Amino acid sequence: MEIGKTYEHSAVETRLYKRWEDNKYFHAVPNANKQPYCIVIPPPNITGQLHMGHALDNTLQDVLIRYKRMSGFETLWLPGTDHASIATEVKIVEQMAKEGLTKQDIGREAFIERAWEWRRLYGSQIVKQLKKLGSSCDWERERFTMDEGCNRAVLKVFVELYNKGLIYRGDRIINWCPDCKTALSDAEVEYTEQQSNLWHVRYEAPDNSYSIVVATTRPETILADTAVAVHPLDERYKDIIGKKVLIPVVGREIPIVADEYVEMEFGTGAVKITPGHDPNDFEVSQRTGVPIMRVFTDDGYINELGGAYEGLTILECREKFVEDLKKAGALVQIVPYTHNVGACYRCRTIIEPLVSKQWFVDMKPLAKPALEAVRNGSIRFEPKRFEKTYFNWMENIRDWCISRQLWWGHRIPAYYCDVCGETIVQESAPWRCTKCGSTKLHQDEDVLDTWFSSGMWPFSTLGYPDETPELEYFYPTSTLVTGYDIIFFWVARMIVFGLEAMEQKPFDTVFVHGIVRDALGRKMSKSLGNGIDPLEVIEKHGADSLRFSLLAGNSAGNDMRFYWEKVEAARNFCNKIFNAARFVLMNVEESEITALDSTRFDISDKWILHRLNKIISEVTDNLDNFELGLAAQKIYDFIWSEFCDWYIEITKPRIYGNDNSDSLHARAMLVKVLNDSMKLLHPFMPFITEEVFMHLPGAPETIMRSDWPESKAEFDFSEEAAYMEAVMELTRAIRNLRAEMNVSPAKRISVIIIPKPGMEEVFSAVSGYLNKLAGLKEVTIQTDKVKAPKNSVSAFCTIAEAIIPLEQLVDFDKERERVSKELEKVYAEINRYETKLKNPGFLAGAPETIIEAERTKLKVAYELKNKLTERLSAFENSCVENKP
RNA sequence: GGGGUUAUAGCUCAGCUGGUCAGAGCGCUACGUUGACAUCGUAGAGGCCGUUGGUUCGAUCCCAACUAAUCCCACCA
Repeated sequence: MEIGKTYEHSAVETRLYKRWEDNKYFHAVPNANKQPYCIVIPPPNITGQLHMGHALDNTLQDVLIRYKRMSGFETLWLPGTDHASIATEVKIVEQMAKEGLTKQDIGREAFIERAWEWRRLYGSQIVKQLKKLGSSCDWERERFTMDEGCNRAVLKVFVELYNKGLIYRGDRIINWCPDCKTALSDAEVEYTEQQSNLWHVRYEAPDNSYSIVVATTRPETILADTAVAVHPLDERYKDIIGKKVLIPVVGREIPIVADEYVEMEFGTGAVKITPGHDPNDFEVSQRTGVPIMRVFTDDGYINELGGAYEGLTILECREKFVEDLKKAGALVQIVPYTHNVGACYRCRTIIEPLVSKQWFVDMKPLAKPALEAVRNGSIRFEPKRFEKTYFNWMENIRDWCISRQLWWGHRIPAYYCDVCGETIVQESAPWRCTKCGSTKLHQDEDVLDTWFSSGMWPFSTLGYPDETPELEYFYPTSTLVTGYDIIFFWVARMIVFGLEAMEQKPFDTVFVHGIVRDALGRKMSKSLGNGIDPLEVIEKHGADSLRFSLLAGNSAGNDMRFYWEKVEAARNFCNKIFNAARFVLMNVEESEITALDSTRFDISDKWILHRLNKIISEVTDNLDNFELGLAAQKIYDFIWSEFCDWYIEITKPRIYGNDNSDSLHARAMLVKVLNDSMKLLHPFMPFITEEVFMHLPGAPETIMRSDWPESKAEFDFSEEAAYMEAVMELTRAIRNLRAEMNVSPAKRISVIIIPKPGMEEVFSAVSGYLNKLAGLKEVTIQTDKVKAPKNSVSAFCTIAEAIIPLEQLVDFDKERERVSKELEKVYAEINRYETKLKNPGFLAGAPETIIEAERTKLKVAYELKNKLTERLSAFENSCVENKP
């Protein structure tokens, strides 16, 4: 790793990942001596290419996994992929279309064979890409939602729910995608606003004695009207409830019914009822018993019940029918109107609400325990606010349509007798009809919603329905990491199924993250072409950099923007680490390094150990609280600012100095701090930390199975650390002075330091490296109370004053200005502290520690004020003296 | 209609349980090849922490209202 001045990520990442895999470091087995920690991956679709969403999601998981693994848990990250029924089928159909083929051309069996072939070809692609990211999944346990085990789980749960009466088949209104030609669940419909019209249409009484005007956004559905509804309390229509009207143009007679669903204030207060093509109207029909009529075919045409309009598309029908309404004089007015239109979440085709025979899950009884589990804290969401989203959805849940008119998926285990029509639901195909004994049976053609199987992922992957040791040990899993956009699709269903099938929650915590947007804040999408390929980022700057850029400076649950600059900053950090490591390693011989000798700790050692201690405990806390962004930021700051900018610089004179044993000690210190830093950073940047770690003396074979650092009481040096901070403050003040006075950085200057009583030792200990840090030629420590020479300037910190003889400097006026400015600031501070301390409320209400802290601050400020005043007056005098 | 989120330096964003929290990165200014690093170093400029009230001895951080962005759910035909 000593080659070159910059870190070369690609070779390192490839080499290390292979080594990790070869050594099975990611593999987990039930271990009674350890506590389990388990995450099941949100299985990416086999159609998928790794995108930024995956990169974020999996980075978060890997951070948690690596942290827990180092913290002594038996840690399993269980990977796998999703068959993605509809998404995959759409892709394959597209692919076939290019060859001029349709599903029907090749038939069900060949199609499914083709889908498996697709899975063989592309399913592994996403896995390879996850590896590039550094994901430490247990690849030996990789699963697929349609593998044999998952299929058994699906069948078992389906049959159980059916037997409990929680799954049923029936004619209900569902969302129909005319393009995919399948039913969809409510969650799979996305609504967008659309400009349209509200057509007001008059329905006449058979004898023309009365009429009623209704408004509709879908005049073509008038063909399927089976009633007109008004509010039962509506005075305007009271007398005609129960009477008939004629559908204009069509001439069919329909009743006027009363239902509270109708809003009296909206439109004319009368609604046409089309139960076959509108969810609300369907419900009205359930309550009032008006018949259901359907005039659209599955692929979006008007069917034989549409009379003259049969064969037209829905849109054509609308145009023609509106024309005909006009001609018939039934069209009262057309009002422009915007409303929401639902579209298929896969193909964007406008969905049609249709009445159709489908399979449903009765969700209400299942939602109850699922709600309770979150309410009583058994499962918690992080951040907590997403619990509201979950409650809101679960509380208003409707039955879940789970059958899909597709071929790729888990086929519904329902068999129908061709002779007596009996329905048999069981896991394996029956030999004969349980009712009439006939052997003429056929299986339901439909497959299940893809989310039905992914809902079982936390236990189907661990062995369910078998009682495996893995299931016993790792279930319930620990954390579930996912984007807020699939809480409904996936998280809610997993909770439901887990509680139902396992009688135990599927996980403790749902860790929710936002989505990665482009630099302008837009969603990354194919159609916009604004997507950034994570693999390209990895190629350019390395997986560590990508990961870090996705973590640092972000808070849980919030969206984030992708910036190349952020990745570059992370890459620079890698380079910084690489170079710091290079420095340490070029000064360290394996044989020389011994255990740390605490009797040799000097003030800087104590400071860095104290800081390291603090960072360890803070980062550990942050990780336990899912504050990954904060944790990353803290390690970054520690390594870059405290370790590199200060501590390494401080050790240089010691390493190259004459005191051999101190030199050795300093080197051991560098190794210690670097070692712990790498461990802390490892979950975030697995590759570079491993690379550095492996080269450090005495390192075990891999960082990922080493122990997570612990903060130790013996390294708690708060007093010394504070002194060191003061020394650093003084250093900065001197540097500042030099810059303000335009002293060339090359010019070394002499300084007299006057420590406060009792602080002498601190400075004698520190003088060895103060020279280097502040660019000094000579440091004289004056223990006596001396008066500063007239021709000099001063820098201050809380425990000392540094005097720089003025001859060495150039600008007199500048210094006077500087000191006055400083003085002003101090006066302002004093003022603030005093008013606070004079406030009786503050003295009475604030805790003693806070008050004491304020008093100290006031005292320090006063001291500084005195010194500054003194300097200023001395300076004024000298200026007077210098004047001709 | 219901609910959520966001509003902090020029830009993008951190800021955990109210009392140095006013921060980071990038950008900007000045200087710099000091025996790891110019993918760098040193120093610096930049913010009534959206508005208005309230709670408190004290609020960027809690509460309310408002304004502006944005998202989710519902779907009055």
